[in-house]
Amino acid sequence: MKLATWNVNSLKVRLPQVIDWLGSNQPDMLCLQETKLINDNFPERELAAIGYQSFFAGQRTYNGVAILSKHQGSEVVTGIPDFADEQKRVIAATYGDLRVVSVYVPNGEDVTSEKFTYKLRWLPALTKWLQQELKQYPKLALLGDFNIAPEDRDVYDPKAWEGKVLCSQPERNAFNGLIELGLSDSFRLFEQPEKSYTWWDYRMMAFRLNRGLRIDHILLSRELASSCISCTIDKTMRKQERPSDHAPVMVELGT
DNA sequence: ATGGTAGAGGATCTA
Repeated sequence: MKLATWNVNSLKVRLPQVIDWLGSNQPDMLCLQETKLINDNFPERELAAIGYQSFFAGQRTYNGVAILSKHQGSEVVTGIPDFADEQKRVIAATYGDLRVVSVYVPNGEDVTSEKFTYKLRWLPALTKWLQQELKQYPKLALLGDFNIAPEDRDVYDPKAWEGKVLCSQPERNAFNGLIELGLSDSFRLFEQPEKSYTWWDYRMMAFRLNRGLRIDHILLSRELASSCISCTIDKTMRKQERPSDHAPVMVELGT
C-alpha cells in the first residue's frame, strides 16, 4: 500500500503532471493540496479514466484539498467538525480500515500577521478533532502541507529562519501536539539524506541551490507506523517545466 | 533591507 501527498499549486495547471506521476508511481492514494478549483471544475473524469476515484473540497482561487484513490472510499468529511472555517483545507475518507486525512495547514504569512493567529487557532482544532478520529480509526494517516518545518535540520538555513513563519517555536509546538497524539513523522522513521526538503521558493533559484524546507509530511498512527517500510521525497517533478513549488512525498506500508 | 516568481484573475492577494 502506497500513500502520497503533493501540494500541486493549481490542479488545473498541474493535471498533466499529476496524471503522469500517478502512472509512474501507482500510489493507492494521493492527497492533494492547493487545487485552487471549485468543485464543478474538478477533473473527476480525467482521473477516473486512469483508475482514480476523487473526493474533493475546493473553492475559487485559493486552497482546496482532495484525495485520489484506486480504492472505493466512504465516510467523507470536509473541514474540521465544529470549527467554523470558510477555507477549504481538510478532507478525510475511509478505505477499508484505513482513515486518510488530507490537510493544507494555513501558511501564516508572518508571525506578526493575523493569518498567523488563525494558523495557531487552526492547528489545535485539527489536533482535537484527530484525537477523536484516532479512537474510531486506529489506522490513521495524516498527509499534507503542514507549513511547518519541525526541526532545524528541515531548514536549509536555520539561523536565517529562526523564529520566522514555518519555523517558529509556537508552530513547532503545535506540530508536536500532533505527534503527541501518537502520530509519527514517517520520514524520520528511516535514515534519510541530509538536506532533504519538500518545498523550494520559486524565486532566487532556490531549487537549484537546494534552499528548501521540509514542510510536507506524512504522519502515521502507531498501528500504521509499525508497518511503514519507506518514506521518500520525489524531487523529479520539481525539476520539470512549470513545476509546483512542492515535491510529492510517499510512504509504503507493508501488510 | 529589499525583492525576487508563480497562480488566479484581470488589480492585487496569497504563498
